[in-house]
Amino acid sequence: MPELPDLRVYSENIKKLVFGKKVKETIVYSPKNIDCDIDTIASGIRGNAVSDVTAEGKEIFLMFDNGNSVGVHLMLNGKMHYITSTEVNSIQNKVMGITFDDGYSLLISDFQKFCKIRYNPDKSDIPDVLSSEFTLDYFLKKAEQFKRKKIKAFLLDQKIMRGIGNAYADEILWKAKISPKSVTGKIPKINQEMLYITIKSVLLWSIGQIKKINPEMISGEERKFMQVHNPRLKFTKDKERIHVETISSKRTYYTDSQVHYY
Amino acid sequence: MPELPDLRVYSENIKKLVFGKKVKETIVYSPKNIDCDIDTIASGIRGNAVSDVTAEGKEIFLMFDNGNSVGVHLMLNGKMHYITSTEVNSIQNKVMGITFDDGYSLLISDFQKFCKIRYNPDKSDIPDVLSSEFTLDYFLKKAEQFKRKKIKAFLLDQKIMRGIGNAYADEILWKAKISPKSVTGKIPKINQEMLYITIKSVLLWSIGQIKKINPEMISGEERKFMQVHNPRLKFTKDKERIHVETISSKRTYYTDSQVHYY
DNA sequence: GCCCCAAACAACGA
DNA sequence: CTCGTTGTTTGGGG
Repeated sequence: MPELPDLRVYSENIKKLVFGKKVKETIVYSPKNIDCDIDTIASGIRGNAVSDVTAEGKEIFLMFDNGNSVGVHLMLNGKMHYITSTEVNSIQNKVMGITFDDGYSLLISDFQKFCKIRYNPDKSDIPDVLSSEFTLDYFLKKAEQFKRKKIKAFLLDQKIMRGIGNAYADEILWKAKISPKSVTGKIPKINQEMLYITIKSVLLWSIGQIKKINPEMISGEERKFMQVHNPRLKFTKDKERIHVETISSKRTYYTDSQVHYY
Repeated sequence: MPELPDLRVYSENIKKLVFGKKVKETIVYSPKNIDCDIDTIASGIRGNAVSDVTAEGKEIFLMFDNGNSVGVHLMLNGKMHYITSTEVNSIQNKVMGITFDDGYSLLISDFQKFCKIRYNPDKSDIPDVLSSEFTLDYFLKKAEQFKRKKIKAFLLDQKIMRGIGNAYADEILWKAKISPKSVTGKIPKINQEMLYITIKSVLLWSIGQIKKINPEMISGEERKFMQVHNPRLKFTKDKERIHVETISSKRTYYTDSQVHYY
């Protein structure tokens, strides 16, 4: 549910909450959501202080000062909580909790148990769309390589670039005036370049919006400001009718102002 | 171009022409169309008499009395010729020629060079649709296994059953009153059984038609008698309009009397 | 009209 | 709204 901009805000806020604090205890409630033994992760971070909290792609990373790290992918319905130990008891569907030396816990819950926690995950070599490795060159090269893919599927493919989810794909393509059904290779280079810029600008602008609306958020999602991928809207601010359709197997919102290249 | 019924007639006719004759010489003009060394095949059959000529799936097989065999798949445009050695010179795009002790040659030509010749090919374990291994049981079991495939794609899949090509798939489905777009698993069992019978009957009937029209044929194709897959027809004999459309990536002829199960 | 491969797509489950 | 797996379809090339 949360997408890249939400996750960026989460990570900044969580960092403010737990930076420098030492891990007292780690409890794993749902071992199948973790890619290692309960003991491995628990003893691997116990007694160590949080040295950083970051977001990359659709994952949140907790770094510890002994060099170990934990990656959290919330999938569709995972949630993070920062709460006291008494509050922990009232949370349903717990997956894992890390309690710090001040008694507070960072808890992950997921009613579907789809979320994924990775201990000391390998660094991915696929660029996060807001990272400096995600260059225009890289984008154009991949657009050439996957020229027959529909542009929406292209943006969503986490093996090509990491971070864009279904909702922001629609926002980006609407802003770039490109139809989600367009065939990647048929989009003129100038519009591909525009699209590249639009990816970064839409996401950065959205991070700003979220911080304004919900500065403390570490859970849920904030989408009031979305301009097309928004079930509450029938028209854009320019009075264009918003269409809803399944494209590339995903619920897609778009307007007729978006050019269909094919 | 030729499909199973044509190939059956070819093989019978070729058998009449070459049975018992000894191979004098084999010339390979296009080595890339053969799955072994020129020498292997040439020396493997030299001096040996033809003991049988058969057709199975879309391939023709020449058997020799030392146990060796040659399989010929004509693909789209391969042709067979039975001619004198002086006539051989005038044939274009030769692939391979076998000259017998009476001076006649069985020649294979192909202007696209797509045809495939296999020396001592492994026996396939996928049943030819006219063989006794192609039982109703087998057909129904495969229909269950591939229940999501479109029925036309199912009939054409040479990994499931061997022999049906694009034209006869249309004839069979029309006769069985099943739309080519139908999803295999959605076709009621009774109609699946009907279809199984129809496969055999349409092909056997067509073999009879071809023999009547062109009793000597060892090349080309005979399709005058086709009732739907026939570009010369706009209507079937029952005055039903014939539609043409690409289905399962193939040019498909069908009518509205064919029920669409989905 | 043929077959193969690779890529894209759809359905399902976790 | 997410990802991985599996099976099916599609498109290009020989």
